[in-house]
Amino acid sequence: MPNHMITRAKSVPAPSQTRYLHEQITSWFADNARELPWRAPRCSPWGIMVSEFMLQQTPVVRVLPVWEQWMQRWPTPAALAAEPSGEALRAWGRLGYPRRALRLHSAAAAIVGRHGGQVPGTREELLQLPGVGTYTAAAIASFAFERPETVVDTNIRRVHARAVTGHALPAPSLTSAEMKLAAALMPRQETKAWNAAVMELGALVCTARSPKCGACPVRERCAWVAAGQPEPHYVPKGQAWAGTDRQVRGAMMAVLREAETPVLREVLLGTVDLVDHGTGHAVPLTKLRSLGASDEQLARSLDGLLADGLAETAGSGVRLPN
DNA sequence: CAGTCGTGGCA
DNA sequence: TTGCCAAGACT
Repeated sequence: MPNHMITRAKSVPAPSQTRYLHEQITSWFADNARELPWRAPRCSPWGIMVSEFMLQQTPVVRVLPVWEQWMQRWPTPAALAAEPSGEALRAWGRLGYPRRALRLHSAAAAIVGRHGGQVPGTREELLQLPGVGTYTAAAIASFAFERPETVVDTNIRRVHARAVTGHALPAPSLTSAEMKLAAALMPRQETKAWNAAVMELGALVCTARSPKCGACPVRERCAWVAAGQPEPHYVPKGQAWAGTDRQVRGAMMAVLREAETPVLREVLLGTVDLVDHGTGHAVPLTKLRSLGASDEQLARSLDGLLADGLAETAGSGVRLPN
């Protein structure tokens, strides 16, 4: 090949294809975007940051009510930072991965201490905050500050994998090739809308299971459809749950969130039954124990919660951090 | 880098 | 019914 010819990585689409994707997806987004409160023009950077923490591995529909209550109670980082982390854990409710609540609380304190109470606007500053990784930093910088960052989440990766690369699913972990592709696809203008649009397409149409290709704005030039929708290259690893420490920790946290006074260790370890006087339901720890959770696993799980700062000892009992 | 970390709805 | 999976971060 003559070296004066412009060469392009195989996985990067031609300019005409990129233009097509931009036009089709942004147009589709204008007509189909969900009206989410953190997308409202008046939403503060803090509100967007809170939504990003809550949306890490948790579906939108479950985040919505918790986000509303959270923002009403803590409309600024300073408001959250002024309260014990245990209050954040309680307000987090059953969103899952409660360490996110702890990190959000710590991030709020860092924002007060290092940024005068204002959410920082650059990727570099955001990355210094606890709980903020590559995705979240780019997302906040893009959605809250309209900086031209390349946002890459699981939805965007899947859309790119199918529409451009022709694969059913993206690789198990984010690769540099994917980052290069995402950067190459970024438009010069309207980067915030583009990031949100591709993410939305992945969430509503180009879904992991049973994608709605009939409703897809780029189906006419989708590499995966053109290839006959081949099966995934690999088998996604399942997320084990039954019998894991995570299940035990989750049950313990549920008890601690509901408790108004410190909970006896014996209760958390499942050796004595605790009955909720409000509902009459027995807490699940004795049940987990009868289902095979060993004394060792229960003890290890409780120690883990304490070590992670999700709980603390209080006298002869345990409670959320106060 | 592969493992760990919650929770609930849906196919 | 059971397994998959959802706007990841951290070690």
